[in-house]
Amino acid sequence: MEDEPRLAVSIRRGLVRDGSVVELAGDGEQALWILGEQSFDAIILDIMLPKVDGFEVCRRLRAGGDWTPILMLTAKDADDDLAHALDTGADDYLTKPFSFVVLTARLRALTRRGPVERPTVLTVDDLVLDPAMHRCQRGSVDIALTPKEFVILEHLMRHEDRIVSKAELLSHAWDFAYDGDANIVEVYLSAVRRKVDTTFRRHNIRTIRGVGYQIHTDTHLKAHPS
Amino acid sequence: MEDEPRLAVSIRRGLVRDGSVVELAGDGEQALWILGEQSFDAIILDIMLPKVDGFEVCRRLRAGGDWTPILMLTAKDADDDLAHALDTGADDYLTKPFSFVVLTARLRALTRRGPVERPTVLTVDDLVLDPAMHRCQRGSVDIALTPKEFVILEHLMRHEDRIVSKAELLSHAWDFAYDGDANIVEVYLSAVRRKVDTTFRRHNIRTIRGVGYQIHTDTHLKAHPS
DNA sequence: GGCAACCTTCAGCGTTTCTTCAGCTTGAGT
DNA sequence: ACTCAAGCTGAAGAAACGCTGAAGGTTGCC
Repeated sequence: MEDEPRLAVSIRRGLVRDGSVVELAGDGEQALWILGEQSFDAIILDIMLPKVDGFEVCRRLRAGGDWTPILMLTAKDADDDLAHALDTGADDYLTKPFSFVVLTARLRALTRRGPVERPTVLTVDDLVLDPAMHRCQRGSVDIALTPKEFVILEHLMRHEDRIVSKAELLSHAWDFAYDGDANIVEVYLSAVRRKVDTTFRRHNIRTIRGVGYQIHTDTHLKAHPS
Repeated sequence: MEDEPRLAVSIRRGLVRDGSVVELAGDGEQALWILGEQSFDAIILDIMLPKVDGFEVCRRLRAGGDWTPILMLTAKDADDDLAHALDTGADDYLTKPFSFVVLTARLRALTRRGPVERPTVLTVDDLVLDPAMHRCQRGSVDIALTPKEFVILEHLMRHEDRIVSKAELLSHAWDFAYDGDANIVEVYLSAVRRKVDTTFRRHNIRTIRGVGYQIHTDTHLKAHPS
């Protein structure tokens, strides 16, 4: 998917020769349409596309839940573009001019780690938290969390089984040098716990007195399967 | 930890998307402060930081005994910087502009060899104490310990076979210049002993009259296998 | 401006943990 | 075997800790 026909065609020729199947799109709209129809192992996306630019294509794909690895191409050599590319959800970035070998190497790297690492969905028992989608579920039941609650639960779940101190939660979810009481952490934890545990008669969040909190698989489940 | 906010924020976003937890520091001072508060799997450090530059941050961390893997970033492409970075204790070095894939690859490499002493699980016979999880077990039976009890048992187990005096336990588990009676150590030791030994008819904790306490493998087991 | 959602503070409560104390047991030395 | 210091332990009051409902404040949206 490439704005300069000549370059695009060469890339396709090279990839096909290496054994890949390649679809070409002439502009952003066409790209989105094709991507909506089929799925690919990877996407090569030029920033400067007619109609809908590369950033936008990338953004929309990610918003739509498509996590196919994306390699961005640009003519400019600016950190800004790199930043913007990563912001919108690209996985890698290549500055023109580049050698074909580098292109294929990067592609291999992208497809190797593949969409396997993609689903950044945190799971503890049947409790699921998807930071990208800002979504939380217990089983198939949606749980509404406020931003602060979300941050706290996310931090706990990213460190499953580890004990997280109130101070750590405080500095992570609040401004540096927040001078308030640590009680606010308790207040939020209470709310989170009520929403994800108490309501469901579960016990994934544990309090270790004088130490902190810990989220873990509910051992209680086996003992007293209520 | 990065001098250019945009790039830093993007890197964070990318890493978070891949499932990492990231803390950002705006300058060297802030970086050192955060690093003093929490521990991380790896540190990404830009050389050109406000207030305290990357080299200095690196040097101070190492001087302070923090051996977290450090990946240095620089805009310049000078061998001098590389040399300097490695001198001050960095583990790897990346020149801007770099691809995100390379960044994550290097990070993975760094964290894989991770010099962090992870498995700190203390064991004496079938008595297991995991400070990280704040967990204590005899065989497969969980033992609930209060914070003070935990500290005391941990100290004993970290010094298996050594004799630990009451004074040592007192100064280790209590405030400096605690003016109370040493009897309090006896009280706690009694509790610990009851929970980990007496309940299980075992004798790992020994009292050496007039000297202190010692935790060791239960020789009693072979003598009188009750 | 008014409303709703969210954030933050506060105070009261129940529970756990800490500390003290007193009486009892143990063991070394004579 | 006796003595006495050292150590053990149950009980109980005090202190610390964490939980939670309520109230006031802030922010952003209609």
